[in-house]
Amino acid sequence: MKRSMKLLPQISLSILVALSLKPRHGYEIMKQVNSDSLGKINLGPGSLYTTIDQLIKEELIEEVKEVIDERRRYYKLTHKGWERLDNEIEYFKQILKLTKERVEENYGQI
Amino acid sequence: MKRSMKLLPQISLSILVALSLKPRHGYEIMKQVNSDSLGKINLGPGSLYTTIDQLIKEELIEEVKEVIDERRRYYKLTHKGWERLDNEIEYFKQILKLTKERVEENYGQI
DNA sequence: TAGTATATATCGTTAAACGATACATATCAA
DNA sequence: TTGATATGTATCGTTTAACGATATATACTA
Repeated sequence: MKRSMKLLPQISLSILVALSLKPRHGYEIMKQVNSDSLGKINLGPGSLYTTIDQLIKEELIEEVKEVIDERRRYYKLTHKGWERLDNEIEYFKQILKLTKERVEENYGQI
Repeated sequence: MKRSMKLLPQISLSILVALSLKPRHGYEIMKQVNSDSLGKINLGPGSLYTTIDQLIKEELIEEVKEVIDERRRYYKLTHKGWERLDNEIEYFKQILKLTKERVEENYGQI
């Protein structure tokens, strides 16, 4: 995984996070993202299904072959997806490292 | 700061991070973002100046009044900007909390 | 003096994100 | 039993974000 890889869009990342605990179907992803993000992302079907299609195209997630429920389509991370999520998390750590002290120092004193 | 506030776009967030250490002018922000992001964001003038304008409109950053250099325009975080950055960092912490163990568990074993 | 770095700015296009709508089934309470 | 709410997938159209290219000008340096 090259370090210079472009950042995933926020919705894509949030879906990878939601699938990192366990395979989920679309509607479950939607609810999970909304709670995982502390309410900061309001994922509706419009973004959900178009982003799922993109992630499948990029081979970061795949549909679970075994049919668990007729009405539901389950998705899980691919190896490439785990790799990408790991890489993305590096960026999150970097931002926290850069801002942690500064925000504590400055916030509220201006 | 309400917790349900929408996520900042990635470029906007990266500019707030770059300005969290000290006031910077446009070109300096551009270079700083590119290194802060571990090369994941390649911020060019197209995104830079349109996003700076947006952030000023939203009152998250402001131009430094004192002229430091004729050719350069310096920007700094407003109180609202610090507040917003702090709020955004909460989301980053949340994502790390959610994924930390699972990525370590799963990555490489699939 | 030609090339690279600094510095700001805009244009046009692609890509991301969102809201609305649609449709169907299931559950649950009045 | 019917109306409301939740579940589930899907698409359309629009807005916003992001990007690449280009422009212009000065400064530095090989």
